[in-house]
Amino acid sequence: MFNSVQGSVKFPELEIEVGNFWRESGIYQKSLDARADAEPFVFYEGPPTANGMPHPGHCLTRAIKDLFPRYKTMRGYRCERKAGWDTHGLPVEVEVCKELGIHSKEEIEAYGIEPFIQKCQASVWRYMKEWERLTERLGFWVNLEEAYVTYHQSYVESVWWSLKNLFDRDLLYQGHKIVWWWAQGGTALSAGEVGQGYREVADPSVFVKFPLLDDEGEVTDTSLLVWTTTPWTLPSNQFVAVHPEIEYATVVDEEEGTLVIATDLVETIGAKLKRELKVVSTCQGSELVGQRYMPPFDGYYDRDMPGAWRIVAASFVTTASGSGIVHQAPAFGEVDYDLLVAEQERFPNGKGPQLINCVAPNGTFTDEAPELVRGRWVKDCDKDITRDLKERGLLYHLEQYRHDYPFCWRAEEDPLIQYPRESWFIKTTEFKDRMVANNRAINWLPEHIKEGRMGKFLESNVDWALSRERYWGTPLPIWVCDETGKKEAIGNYDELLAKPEVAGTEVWEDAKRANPELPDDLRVHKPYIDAVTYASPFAEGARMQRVTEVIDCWYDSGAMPFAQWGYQGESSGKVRERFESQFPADFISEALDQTRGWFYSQIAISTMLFGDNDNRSDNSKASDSASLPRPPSPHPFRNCIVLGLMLGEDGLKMSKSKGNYRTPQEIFDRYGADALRWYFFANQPPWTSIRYSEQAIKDSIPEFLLRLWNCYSFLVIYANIDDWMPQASSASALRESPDYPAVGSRAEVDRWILSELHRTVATVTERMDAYDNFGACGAMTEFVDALSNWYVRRSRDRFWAKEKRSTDKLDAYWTLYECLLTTTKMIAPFVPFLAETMWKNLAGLLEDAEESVHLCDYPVADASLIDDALSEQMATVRLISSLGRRAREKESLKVRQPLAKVTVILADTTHQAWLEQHASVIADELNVQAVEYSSEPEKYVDHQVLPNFKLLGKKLGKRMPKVKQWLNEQSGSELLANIRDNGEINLSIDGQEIALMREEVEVRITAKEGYAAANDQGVVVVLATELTPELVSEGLARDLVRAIQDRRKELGCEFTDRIEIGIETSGAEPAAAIHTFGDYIAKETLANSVSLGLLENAEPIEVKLGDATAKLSIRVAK
RNA sequence: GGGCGCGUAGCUCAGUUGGUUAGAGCGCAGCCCUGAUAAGGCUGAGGUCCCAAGUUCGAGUCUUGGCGCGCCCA
Repeated sequence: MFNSVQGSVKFPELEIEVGNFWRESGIYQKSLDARADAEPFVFYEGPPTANGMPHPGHCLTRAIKDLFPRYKTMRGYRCERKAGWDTHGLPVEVEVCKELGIHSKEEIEAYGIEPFIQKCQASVWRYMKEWERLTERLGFWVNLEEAYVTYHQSYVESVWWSLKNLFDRDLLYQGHKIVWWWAQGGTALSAGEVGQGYREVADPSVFVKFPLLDDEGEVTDTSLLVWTTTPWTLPSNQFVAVHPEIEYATVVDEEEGTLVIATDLVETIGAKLKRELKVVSTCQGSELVGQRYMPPFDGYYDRDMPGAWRIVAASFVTTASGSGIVHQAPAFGEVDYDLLVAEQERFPNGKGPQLINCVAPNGTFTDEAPELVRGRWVKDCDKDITRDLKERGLLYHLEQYRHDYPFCWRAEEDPLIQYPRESWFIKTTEFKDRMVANNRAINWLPEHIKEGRMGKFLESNVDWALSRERYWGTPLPIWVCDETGKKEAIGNYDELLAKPEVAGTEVWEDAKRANPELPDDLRVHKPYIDAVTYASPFAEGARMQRVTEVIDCWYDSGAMPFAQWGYQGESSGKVRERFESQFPADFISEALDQTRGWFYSQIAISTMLFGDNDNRSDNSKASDSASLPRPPSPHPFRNCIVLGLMLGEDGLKMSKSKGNYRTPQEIFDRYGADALRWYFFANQPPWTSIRYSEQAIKDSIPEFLLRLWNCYSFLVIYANIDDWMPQASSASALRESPDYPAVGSRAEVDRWILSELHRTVATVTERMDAYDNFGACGAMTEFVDALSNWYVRRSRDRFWAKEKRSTDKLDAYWTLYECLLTTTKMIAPFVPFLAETMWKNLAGLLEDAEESVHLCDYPVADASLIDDALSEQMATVRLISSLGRRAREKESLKVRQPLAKVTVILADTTHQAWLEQHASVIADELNVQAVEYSSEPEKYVDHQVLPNFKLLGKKLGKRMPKVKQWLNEQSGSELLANIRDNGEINLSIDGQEIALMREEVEVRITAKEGYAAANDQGVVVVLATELTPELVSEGLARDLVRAIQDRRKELGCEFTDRIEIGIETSGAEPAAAIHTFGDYIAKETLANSVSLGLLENAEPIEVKLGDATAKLSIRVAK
């Protein structure tokens, strides 16, 4: 016996049971053990950060990450799934700052770096429990016990090793980076923080005259009209920029002299001054490039600075505002700075212009600035600077300009400024071509990521700004000689300890002694690591001291392919084996925002460390590079599903404060994890941005889960009634069992559903191998619909047959059982909980059944059971049935009323002979006594012959419309007759003979007026609508059966209870019906007797029979 | 301002290499069936396929230019 299935199923409850079973029986581990020697399928977990609460968007990521590994495991691969956690970075520091109620770096340092990072370390796990619970409840199988953690010493050291490798290859260098700088707080802000602080302000917009110089360096009487919105940067002027392809005009202003401005702006600027500017001559911007001018302040003018104070070309210059000539102060603008770098590159060995910067990091002018502003906060000096320019006759025009400008989000009154900071960079640009090539080899889903977002991003690659002036992160492992400034990289902690005259390790040891609870991993973090110094190899008596920076935490995550194993370049050994056997990944998946995040950091690091470096001018210090793995492209991952972002119920970004989504836990409790998973997998391709919809999650239950459950429950109910069980030893050996009926000898509907089953298995496998879960789910939905709404419905009588061991009944059981068992395996990766519940019951009574469905092999399609013709034929039967119902609907003839016949007309008669043999199915579905295929279709339908555009397009070209028109004008029936007789249609267009073959035309049919008919897809169904007394009588009998069945249910009869029926009716017709169809009624309702008159001890109810009423009394037979 | 993506029914979304009648689910309205039953089926209403121009015998699909939204970067 199967375990009986509860009436109203509660999926969340079943899922909890299944989860317990998995945990207690170690099923995940067993699924790995079973594949111990199998080919690996490598999955990388992109580490989430556990210091925020998980939301439904995380469920999507984790569901997709679970689906493919489960699938591949069942397909025979060994798929280890090592969890990981991203633990470093600014977000963690911000959380801790909030907790402490502090903001600035000064405050952090005043609080103490040591207690601060200890708090950071603890804070990382704030929501760990929620993440773990979510992971398990969602059914995401991943090894949480052996998760990699980015702050662990082995991880940090692995990162250090990779950085040392880069350093030794001269790929790590120091340079300037223009950052958004909070001068008062002395810190740079991340893009996200800057974005939070924008607000609209009015700033001065000034037009200043820069006199041009002649070849001798003498001032001429022509000036460039230069525009800027930041007057305080003028003392640091270094260039002016023009667009090389814009036209510039030399104009005469009667009051101000001769000026150069963009031609397009002559009128605009004239209008501002309310006077006309006379154009003297014009030239291209490119002709101006290289000319020298006199800067507005002379603080640096006496210095030897080749290349400075010249006109340079820049494509970012526009004529949308200003003058078309833009002031450039490279210290205070990123594009300005790039321009300086480009200028410097024109000079050999650093002989080019040095960066001009007369502003100190605290935002005040230095002594290099003009005297009137020295020592003052720059933003306060705009007025004094413009006044000074005015006094010197250089200010041409001043106006106010409203625009968005960023302020510090922690100190609202402090405007940010762009400011150059020393920073460490990785020379990723040197690997651009190899990264691009590597990227091209990756299978991106959706495909447009490859050449689109990721491709474009790589094309515009700039060197990776690696360092961060922060506290909680992987320390940059570079030590500097305090005398010579020479540097070296350290690969791990032991290497550091082995240095000569190491000092400072006691700082950590003391801390540990004071608090033995401290995790040992902290010793490789600030401030402990900063304290460790050693004797410099570069100068006698000098010490080596670590640089102060930590690194960008994206580098941490991008290093996970090797750092998760703590790999440090070993050429052999266990760690190397672990790493190499799990490199590169076959599959990863994250959301779109990771393009510039984890996807990039992985590609960049992997390309630099493990790419083919033959062509690069490598220096031989790269001692261990030679033995590193050199995997073929792509690496470190081959297939990547880029998920869309999930929006809240209102189409906006999900946010806790808006409350536009439900927490995952609530979703699990209400609908269950499978409902959520199925919603993710089946509702849309994973890369579309999806809008969270509680209703859609809810809907996935009846649409798929419950429909399948009903089929399953049906089997269990009747198999138990009939004591049916498969006599099989195991699920994979059904066909070897002694009572397994040969498929060829089973009913057609059995062969059909098995054919559909195997077709579905084939499609699902093919789709899933292409990482298309959406397509796979579509096929499964269709199959479950076919099983439920055709197979089970059509076969119910067979399961209810009296004879318990009739061949037909056994065939039906076997067929349904096999379909359900295979489906259970097929859906297992998608809805693992439901699959497990079904498996336990369906396979549980087989001797050697796998303990869990997740230990099974994925079903393999048996091509020999796929019968495409049968599929088509059955589809036609279903179409005819549905058309018949449509026709009944139109005529208000309910299905319970039998009709004499239907007539079917097919445009394509390929399957007609087969259909004629299966008339009984249609007769039964439509409740008609006969099904006829008309030999004179003209009587019922009009034929229309259309060109088959797809086939004829090439052949006819421009003649198509005329052929279409010609066909339209002919009689469809005659054209058809032509085809029948000659095999083709002949016509003449513009004097050219054209012959149309049968397949080159499409025949459509429509029912003629005056018939109870419906048509679609080349099929017309015509109803015979006359009702004879016999038909009416039979209809009444059916009504009666229906009423009795209802009553049975009301009375709570068991399925198998026998009853007695008594009916009292005044109508002659109902009485006649009872008389004629008494046996039929008794059989359908399991009645021992059907008599006229009411029964004793049975409460009568009134029922409607046609136009008459009757009283019905029923009691269970003793 | 630049890059990428999206725009199809009231809602959520499909729509294969261009093929002439653009689909599904939900919702709404009406009906049917029903011992799988707190399911199931059928029908109907509902569409300027964002707009415009172009290529083509033929455009939801290709091209160009707009408009709107989102993400990333300035």
